Amino acid sequence: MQDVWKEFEQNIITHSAAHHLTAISDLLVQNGYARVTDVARKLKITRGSASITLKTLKERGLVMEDENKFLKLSETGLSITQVIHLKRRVLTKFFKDILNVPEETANIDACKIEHLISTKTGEKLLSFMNFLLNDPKKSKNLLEEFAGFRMRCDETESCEICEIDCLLADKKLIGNIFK
Amino acid sequence: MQDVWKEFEQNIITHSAAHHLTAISDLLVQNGYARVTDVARKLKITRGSASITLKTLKERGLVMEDENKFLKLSETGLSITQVIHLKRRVLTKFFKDILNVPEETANIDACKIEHLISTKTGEKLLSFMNFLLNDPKKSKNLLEEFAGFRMRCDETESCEICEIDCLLADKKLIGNIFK
DNA sequence: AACTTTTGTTTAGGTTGCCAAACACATGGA
DNA sequence: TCCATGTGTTTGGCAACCTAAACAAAAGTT
Repeated sequence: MQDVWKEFEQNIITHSAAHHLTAISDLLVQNGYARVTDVARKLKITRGSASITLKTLKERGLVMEDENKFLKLSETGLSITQVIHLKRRVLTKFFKDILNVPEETANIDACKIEHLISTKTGEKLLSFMNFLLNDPKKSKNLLEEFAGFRMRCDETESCEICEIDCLLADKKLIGNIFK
Repeated sequence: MQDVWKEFEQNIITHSAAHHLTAISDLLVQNGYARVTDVARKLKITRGSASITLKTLKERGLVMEDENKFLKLSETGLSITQVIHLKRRVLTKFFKDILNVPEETANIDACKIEHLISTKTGEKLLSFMNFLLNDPKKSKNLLEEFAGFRMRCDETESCEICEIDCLLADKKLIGNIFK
């Protein structure tokens, strides 16, 4: 447990790199091309900054540039980008449609996490959602039940339900600290 | 969606700071005291590095030091640490007990995410787990059903179940890129 | 052709956070 | 008392990323 924390820095892709890659991908779809300036504009950073970060991504073989300075993703770059995109979709959908988190919060959380979550966990979460949403009737039922449960739960001070029940008592405390 | 990505840097607590705080908390419980050296040893970083990071945490009013250089958490520091700890517990339990992710992976993922996930999402996830694990019989049933579903799902090439079905087809691709 | 704008790069500066190494101090033997 | 060990801080380096600002080159305008 103590040794695990340094894994954070060992990610293949940093948050910044992930967004440079997805920016290129999005721009290619939306505009048909992607240049340094376009990426910078999309990410709202300076051209200088984008230029340098993209240079390292080129050196790492994730981004390629043709003779006219048009950027595209290498095969590896594309794969990584797709995986991150899939993870974001799964996370966002889970937060929004299952947990009923407000859209804006769901988007922010998914964005922060998408490049960090393991593929194993991403896959399991996907399976789980397929399982839950499998049968439209069943899923509608489940979500409604959950909504009812949440309502009752939010009213009570604490909940002696499962072994993590004690956390609920801290709810008020939690809410005041993080935005 | 494009504007959200900079939120990442705007966290109150960085990954590193979170672990310095929890290290102090753990050490206080385990040893009864926490000094710079103890934190450094626990986190496997140099004393110099811990010294500097802890200095900024002191300046931010999250960590306090008595006349004998013994560290403790301020009230705010303690609250933040508790919240992060709660989030980690909820996430780990969800990954491990619901999604059936291997323990090591669950720990790593929770560790990477704990300081990033919003309290809103954390709370909803907690409610959801309370809901699912509410009734022991029901939950046992649900988890077994899910296990069966997963098995059937893993065998097929794709799954035309919900709107995110297309992701499953990419499973092989996903597995090869991220460790 | 001359001027303006756009583009990509580079340089200098700032921040966070790591390491290695040097220091200053204190404490605990021998 | 002298020396070894442990502790906390500081310094110089490095890496990732950001900004601001200066430039050269290309492209568009009049």
